[in-house]
Amino acid sequence: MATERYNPRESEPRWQKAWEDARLFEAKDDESLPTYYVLEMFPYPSGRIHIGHTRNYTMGDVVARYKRAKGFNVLHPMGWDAFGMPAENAAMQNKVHPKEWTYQNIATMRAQLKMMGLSLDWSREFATCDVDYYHRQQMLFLDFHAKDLVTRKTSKVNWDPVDRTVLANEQVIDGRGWRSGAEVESRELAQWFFKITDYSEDLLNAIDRLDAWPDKVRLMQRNWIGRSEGLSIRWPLVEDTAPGGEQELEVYTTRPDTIFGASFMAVSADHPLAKKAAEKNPELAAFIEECRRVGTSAASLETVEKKGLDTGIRVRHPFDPEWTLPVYVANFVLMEYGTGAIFGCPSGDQRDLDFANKYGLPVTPVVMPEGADPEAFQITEEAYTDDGVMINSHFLDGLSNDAAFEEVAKRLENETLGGKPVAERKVNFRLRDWGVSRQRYWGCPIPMIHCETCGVVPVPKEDLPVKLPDDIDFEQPGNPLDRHPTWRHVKCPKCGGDAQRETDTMDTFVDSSWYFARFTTPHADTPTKPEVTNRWLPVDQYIGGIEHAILHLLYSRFFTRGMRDTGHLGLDEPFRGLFTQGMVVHETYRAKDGRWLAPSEVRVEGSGSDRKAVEIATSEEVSIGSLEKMSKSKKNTVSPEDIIDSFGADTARWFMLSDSPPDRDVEWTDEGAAGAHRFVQRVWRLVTEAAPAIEKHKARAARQGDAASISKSAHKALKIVGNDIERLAFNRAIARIHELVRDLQGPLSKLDTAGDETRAAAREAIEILIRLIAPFMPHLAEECWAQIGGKGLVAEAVWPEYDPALVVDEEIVLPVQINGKKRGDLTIARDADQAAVEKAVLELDFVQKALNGAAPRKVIVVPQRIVNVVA
RNA sequence: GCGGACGUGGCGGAAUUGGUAGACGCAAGGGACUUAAAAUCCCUCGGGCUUCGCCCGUGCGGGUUCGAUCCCCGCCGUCCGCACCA
Repeated sequence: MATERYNPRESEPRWQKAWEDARLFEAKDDESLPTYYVLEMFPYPSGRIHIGHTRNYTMGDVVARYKRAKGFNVLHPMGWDAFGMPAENAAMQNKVHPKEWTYQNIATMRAQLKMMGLSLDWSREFATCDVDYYHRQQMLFLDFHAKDLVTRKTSKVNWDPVDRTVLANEQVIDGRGWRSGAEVESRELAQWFFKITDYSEDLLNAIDRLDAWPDKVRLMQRNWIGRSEGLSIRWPLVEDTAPGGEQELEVYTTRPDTIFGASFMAVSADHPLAKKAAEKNPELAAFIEECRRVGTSAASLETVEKKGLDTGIRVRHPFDPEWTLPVYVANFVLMEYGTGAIFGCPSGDQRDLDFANKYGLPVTPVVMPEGADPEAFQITEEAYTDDGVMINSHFLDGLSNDAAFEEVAKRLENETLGGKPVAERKVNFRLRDWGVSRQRYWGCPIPMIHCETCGVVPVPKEDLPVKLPDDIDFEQPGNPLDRHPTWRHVKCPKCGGDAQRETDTMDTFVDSSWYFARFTTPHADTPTKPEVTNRWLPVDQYIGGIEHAILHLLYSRFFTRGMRDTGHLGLDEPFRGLFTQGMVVHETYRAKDGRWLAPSEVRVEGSGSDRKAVEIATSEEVSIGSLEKMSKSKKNTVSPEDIIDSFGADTARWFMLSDSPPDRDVEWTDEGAAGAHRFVQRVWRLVTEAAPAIEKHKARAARQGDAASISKSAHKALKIVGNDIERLAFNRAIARIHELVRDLQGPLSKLDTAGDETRAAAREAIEILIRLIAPFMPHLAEECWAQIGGKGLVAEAVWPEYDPALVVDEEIVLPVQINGKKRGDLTIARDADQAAVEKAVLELDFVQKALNGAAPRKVIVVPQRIVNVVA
């Protein structure tokens, strides 16, 4: 019988419409069902859906469809991270309004996503640039402000001279703006900050409880927060060397144990003491100026020479007033960390040692490895930074460095200088407050007003939203809101006098820091409704790229705490499970003249070492380059539409999840896609050819005879595939489905002559197979389901339960080893006890031959696993 | 520099965290069907040898163990994160 090939182009839109008409994927209000919230990081509407997006969303969709089948009330929403620079760049380049550009892109991309057959709840869709959304974000901002989680401070900021905006530290990569790639300058500006550092300790400690997050991400967050325990020590200045009014220098150290190894002090060029000393010292002033320039414009700091200049100021050692040390200004000391000043212990820190050697400062070893000879132990070129025993340190000698830390802390805490303790234990964090001010148009306006008499006044909530004006011009660089003729001029809400709006807008990371909460109540007048929001949150499974391991996730964790403390929701952590998926990569092709070529422009011939690529247009050979993330610049892209056009969405979904583990990159190859399509057709053929023989039969598992092997294959696959999906091991699930299809192929081809029992078992097996492929290839599953006369839609069918009796065999095959090497098998009843197994093994021919009449030294039986005979 | 991950056939990768190494897929080779092609189906596919069997083999060198891809020690290599953090 000739079967028609499965035609995805005809089939897929039909099923998409059927699902939509039945509104199957809208999360239900039903409170009796257990909830499951699966979310993929929402896309920026750049113009087109990228193949990488589709892999990400397919993973989420497999989980969503599986969980729905398992009886959960699933929330699987989609939206748009729609504010940001590209819209403004497009406005400047193409004279199109950012709003228009953005919403057009959204329309295009929504249509592309719908072709993928994703089970999304589109009724909850929003874009962060919707007034409706940023209105609520402004409410949150005001609440955070009232709760003292927002502050305005003047600070040194990273200024991107090309984009003309301020960047967060996290947005500066190797000294360059993350978007523009321009070298970042340093400027002093008044900025709005979220006080994320209020939660430093909690954000750090809670990482321990995020056990469904990848270890890698947890570690990255820990390092980013960067907690260190140390001592803040105040060193008195030698009176006649100190600039007017200055009396002490406070330094932070994590190594107070090395205090007797101190040989100099170093302060940042921005340190007040340095500034003061420079007033009467032109050489120092020049040096400080030089440090600033280097500190802000150097692309790679590692190439910068460590430099310092003696200020002439001297400090007294806390344990010996007669001992004075010089104070340097050094270009490697950061004002932003600790107190902006350090004491240098050359023997215990490589950088300090280099500095001491350069400026001829003393080097006294104070920690040596245990067992070394204190008389002979010397430090010349290499510092000793490990743990060890104290030497040359007076009362600390002989102690471990940990004990010495404690001893120094204890003594200095109890001594006073100017009525205050000399030292204080202090925990320091690397984490900085989150500067959110951006001098851009296309972002959420910060709802604040500057009044000359009242200062900074929040916009009253009833006056929200502060809407972006539509009539703007992009003729000049900088912030169009600043130049708008009327928008910024308002009356002060407090005194009624003339006042000015804040023209900064918020960092777009703010938008994405709470969207997952908004999806729970997308149409509410308030940002959330705690009674609803708390039912859905935390997100059970969040899926996205590793590039967001720090920023987005940390900000979202902060926002969740902020929203908790302002009464918008009742939990600490937004994402219970996190999964970071790999990218879709493709070979790159480059012509001799350096042009990148798209895969569609080349023809690849041969295989192995003979493999070569030829440019179709010119017939010239081109070089085949490394696998790279698909990008416009290297032209190694494959468009989702082209794939859907030639193979259908199911094939694309199936291929992207097979082979490579989901957290690793997958290489897109035409052969691989064709292979996936072959499998689609194979399933279709298997089902349609068996359909007539099983049409009139009711599904029923068989336990005896040949038919039982069909049922066993199906139930074993059912069990394993379910487990694999739970663990997001999609590649393994797919391998198991391949095996099931292979196992069913033989028996199902002989159904014409089979009895009722076999046909019933075959029907059950096919129903199971269709259910197993449904999360991955939902359209094909529906088409197959219809083919065997299934009721309703697979998308609303319940995931079947496997029968435990069918997934175990009565007889098992145990590998038998002799001295650890496999020499054969033993087939024995599953419930045979250890003694029976041992007896049977010793009777095996090859075992007797190996033993040669002697008794074995030992027989190790690992139940259900293996037997090892030690001869 | 600091921190982390990884290293398995021609390729992507399996191996229930100490129990048959190479599942499944891709590529390749051979065969069947066909006038032919496509499609489909079957077989082979880590290396070596004296090939019904044996030896070697999970980056390299050691170790622990009845047994090691998995644990320990020491190297080599690749990738990622942070990076003047006191």
